[in-house]
Amino acid sequence: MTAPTKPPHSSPARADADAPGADLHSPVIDWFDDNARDLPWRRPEAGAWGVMISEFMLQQTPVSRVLPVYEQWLARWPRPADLAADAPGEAVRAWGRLGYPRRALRLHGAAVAITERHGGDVPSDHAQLLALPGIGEYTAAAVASFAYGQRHAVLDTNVRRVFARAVTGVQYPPNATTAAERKLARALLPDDEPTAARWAAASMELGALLCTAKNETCVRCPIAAQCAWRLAGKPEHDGPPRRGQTYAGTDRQVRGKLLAVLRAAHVPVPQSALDRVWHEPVQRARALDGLVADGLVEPLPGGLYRLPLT
DNA sequence: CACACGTGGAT
DNA sequence: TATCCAAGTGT
Repeated sequence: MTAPTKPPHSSPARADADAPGADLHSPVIDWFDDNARDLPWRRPEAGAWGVMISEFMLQQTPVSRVLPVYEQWLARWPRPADLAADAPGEAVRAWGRLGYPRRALRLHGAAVAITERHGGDVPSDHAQLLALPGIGEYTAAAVASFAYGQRHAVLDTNVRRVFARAVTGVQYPPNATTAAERKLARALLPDDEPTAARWAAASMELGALLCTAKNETCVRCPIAAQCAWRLAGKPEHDGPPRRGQTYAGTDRQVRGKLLAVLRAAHVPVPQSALDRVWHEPVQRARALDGLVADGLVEPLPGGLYRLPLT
């Protein structure tokens, strides 16, 4: 459809026609209509609980690894109250190798809170979502938008990268989310709720599928013609180096090894079994203490350990 | 605000 | 092989 001459005053049907980023909405949403992945948490039957589970699992973990675990969780704990009634250690065990197992503990805690405070229904109110353990700025907006169709700026790493390039004209967004990014995201939000929710999902999908961190696919991008970064000749990121993660030899690696033993065990494990995962006793003890302090491991009398029962 | 927090696939 | 990266949160 051809764009008619811009009317002197915006009509209700095109309420955001003059708003910032209005020229991005239609191309990105239309592209999403044709290219969105058929992910289980996007199906209507997933419900708000399914959306919430997926958002926890997708925090720093790729879709491909989340898919099978997501299906297992939803089948085993179809409602928040089902998870709340089970032991937190079972959530940690079922988390498998998704990484960052504290997310499993927090998701269990969120299920308990939902059962106690919200009658077992995932709240739709942003502030109530934000008050749940494991839910921060991004996840609260994501659940409210994806599950309940509300109008929120959903600023994840994909959206931040798309905005950095298409609007700001730089290759990468800042290390941490800035006030300027929040302001921009709000300014770019379509006025009406359903379109805003669609835009949130579409802009995120664009970052996930085409406008990726490396090897971006501008030839298929629906907004390549307007992309500030591409128009500027795609200059390389200059600023401070993007924070890299080290892993080998860290406490995180040791914690991972300890927890792997406990996930596989269905009876309490003796200290000696845990000692075998790491040779350095000081670091090993520190890692185990950390897991206990985090509530991921429950110490028992007699030098035995297990995943938390309560 | 910088850092801790898992894991595995891709380059 | 060494890095980078993947729908962040909590402190």
